[in-house]
Amino acid sequence: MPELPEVETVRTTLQTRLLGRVIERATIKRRDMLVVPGDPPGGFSRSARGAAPRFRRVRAADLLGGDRVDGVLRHGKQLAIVGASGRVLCVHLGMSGALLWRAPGKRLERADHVHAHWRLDDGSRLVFRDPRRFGGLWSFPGMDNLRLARWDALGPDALAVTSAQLGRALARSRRPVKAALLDQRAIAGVGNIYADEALFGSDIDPRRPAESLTRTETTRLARAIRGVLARAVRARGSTLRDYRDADGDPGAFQLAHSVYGRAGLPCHACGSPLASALVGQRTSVWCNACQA
DNA sequence: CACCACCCCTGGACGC
DNA sequence: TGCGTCCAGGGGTGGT
Repeated sequence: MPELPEVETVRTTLQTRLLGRVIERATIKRRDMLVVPGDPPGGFSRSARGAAPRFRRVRAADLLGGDRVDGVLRHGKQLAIVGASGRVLCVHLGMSGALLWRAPGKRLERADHVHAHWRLDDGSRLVFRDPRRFGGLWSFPGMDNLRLARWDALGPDALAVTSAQLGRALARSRRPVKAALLDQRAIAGVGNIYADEALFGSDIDPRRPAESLTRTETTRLARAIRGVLARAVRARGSTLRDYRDADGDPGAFQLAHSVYGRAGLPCHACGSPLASALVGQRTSVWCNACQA
């Protein structure tokens, strides 16, 4: 379940491995995991019934073949591998996706569910693996196109969200504040784990209508979001089951979770058993005594 | 527009 | 052991 801290850890590990490397060969194995310019609008539609969509043929350049890696960017939970040509490949890991880098000659632990792979000029390899296929790849001729098509629709990056930005994201919305935090158009990068952790850290009940938060509470919540995400980045993310960074290493922040996955267990702050219920269609855990 | 139910997909946990 | 069932989750879509 890669959220912002996990994706940021993948970004930094990828950056050290890929920066300046030339991609000698790029291979797509599952065409419906990639969207290239010229594909049907919106790309592959998983719920599409009837006639199969007609995909444009994939060229090596669509997957950065022949390009030199100039940098790896992130907004919210999405990555962009930027080529020296200007072309970018946007990567979304979904919930089980991984971008794994392998040193020359080293084999992948598991080679099933590999949807794309790349060979670099130092003999190393990059692999996109995603068993549940909730992730995907999007190719764009330039960063401007990526922004226009995808990133402009996202809210401000949660790692640096200000209280003013969060206030705007929560204003005039009666849905539960937890649901608003999960909405990537409102704020980008927060998922189920860090939403629960940030709400606990700011003593706010996840069921509260977003618009009911006072200015003080919004400030407290913004600080809690930045704080928990920064600490999670320092711990290299949370590994519950699948998540690994580009080097294949797990994170350690799951050891520091206050509420996520602890339903019924005593609150670390007051000792009363943590409550759990569906909020915004997601399992949520919170402390009824601490969070108002 | 805001909100919500539902769907996509696989593997792990659990019950029998 | 092996089978069935349920659940996890980010995000897109289509209905209200």
